[in-house]
Amino acid sequence: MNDQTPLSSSRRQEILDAAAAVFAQKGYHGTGMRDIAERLGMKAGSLYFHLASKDAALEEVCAAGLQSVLRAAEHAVGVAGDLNRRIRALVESQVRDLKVHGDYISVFVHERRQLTAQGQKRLSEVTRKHSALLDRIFEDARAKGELADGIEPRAARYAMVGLLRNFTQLYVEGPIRDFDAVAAQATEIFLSGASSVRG
Amino acid sequence: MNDQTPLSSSRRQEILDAAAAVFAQKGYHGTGMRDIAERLGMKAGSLYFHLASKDAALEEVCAAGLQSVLRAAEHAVGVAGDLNRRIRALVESQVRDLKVHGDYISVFVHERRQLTAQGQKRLSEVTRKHSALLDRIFEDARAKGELADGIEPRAARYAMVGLLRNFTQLYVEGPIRDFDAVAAQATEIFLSGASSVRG
DNA sequence: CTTCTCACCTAACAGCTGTTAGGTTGGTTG
DNA sequence: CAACCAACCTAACAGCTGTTAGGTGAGAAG
Repeated sequence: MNDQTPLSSSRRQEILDAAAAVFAQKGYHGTGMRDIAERLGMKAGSLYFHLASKDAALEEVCAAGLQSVLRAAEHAVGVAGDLNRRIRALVESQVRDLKVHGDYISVFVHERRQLTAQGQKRLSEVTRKHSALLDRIFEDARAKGELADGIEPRAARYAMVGLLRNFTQLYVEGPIRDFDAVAAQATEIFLSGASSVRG
Repeated sequence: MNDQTPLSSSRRQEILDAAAAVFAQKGYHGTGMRDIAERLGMKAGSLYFHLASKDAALEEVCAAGLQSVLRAAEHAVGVAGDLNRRIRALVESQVRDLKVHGDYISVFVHERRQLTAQGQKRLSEVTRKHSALLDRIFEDARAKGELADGIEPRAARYAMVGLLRNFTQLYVEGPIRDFDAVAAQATEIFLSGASSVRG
């Protein structure tokens, strides 16, 4: 048996990095422990010196990805200014993190359903926190009249989460021409719309 | 050996329906042939009277999902009117299909990466067609001055695809309160923006 | 009644899966 | 020197995987 977080074993971090990379590329069930080990020049059995199980590895990778997403949202609510500024800060922060912890975020987004019920439950507290932060942004905006007519905060949140998920997808599907420009324009579409025709 | 498309064997359709349902719920690699068979009251080996392989089943389910997505886009470009009307038609058509062929579309969206390289190649012609249709919508709009300033058709297409993918995600993650209202508001956000503050 | 075909089943295959118990290093400490 | 420890390896396990060969029964065709 080993601790869930042996507190800054750097080897352990390397292993989680490798797990995140392979999970992101081949999916959780498509990945074998031997795939993860091979990427580290190890044998599969040796992983269990650092990890309790394959499932625990997925949960830890997901938790790290979720933390990254949460930090971006926390940063955004801390930004002073109107809705536009806050949303741009949110996207910018998230996109920056995507380039550093992309595999973790991608695994959290795409593979979290493969967790056991208990694993999902353990993450759900943090996801609720994340939802609450986004809701606060849009409810603040509505209170100040910055939210477009007919848009409920909850619907705006769903659209925003979808936008961020879309960035994650574009990131993992392989490099796209001018990723930053596409991301910026998608953000402007979210804020101001793709149509110049009113109604 | 069996044909790739024995032309309207209804039993075969039932089997593909079952495969799509289980693939959508548990993922391709998370699904066993025995899972699919069990849902039909059959044994795993019997599936091979109708299917060439598990992989072929995935490809066929993906192809059907893609066809549904393509039809929605074809319908949208056939609609007369400005960008707003065409986009609303696209979303409405896609959401309607989602409720009928949701599993197929979900599998196409989420599991197509698990196909072999040849399988993906076989689908790519249709996906290019789909991209071209969406591009045409946004390029038409730009030519008529209906596309917002600073938005390239390609970026608009990525955002649109992301929006549709988001609907798929919301659909499979389990019923959401007021799905139709959320979808409608997300569409209005895409067209007119979530912010009432200009700039 | 015989023959044929469709749709299914049984039983098994080789290979892969996550996981474990116990052994082997190389470096540090007493 | 001896003892110890972290970090790995080897070999194997029980169970599951997709897939196949050959058998079975029902119903249609002649």
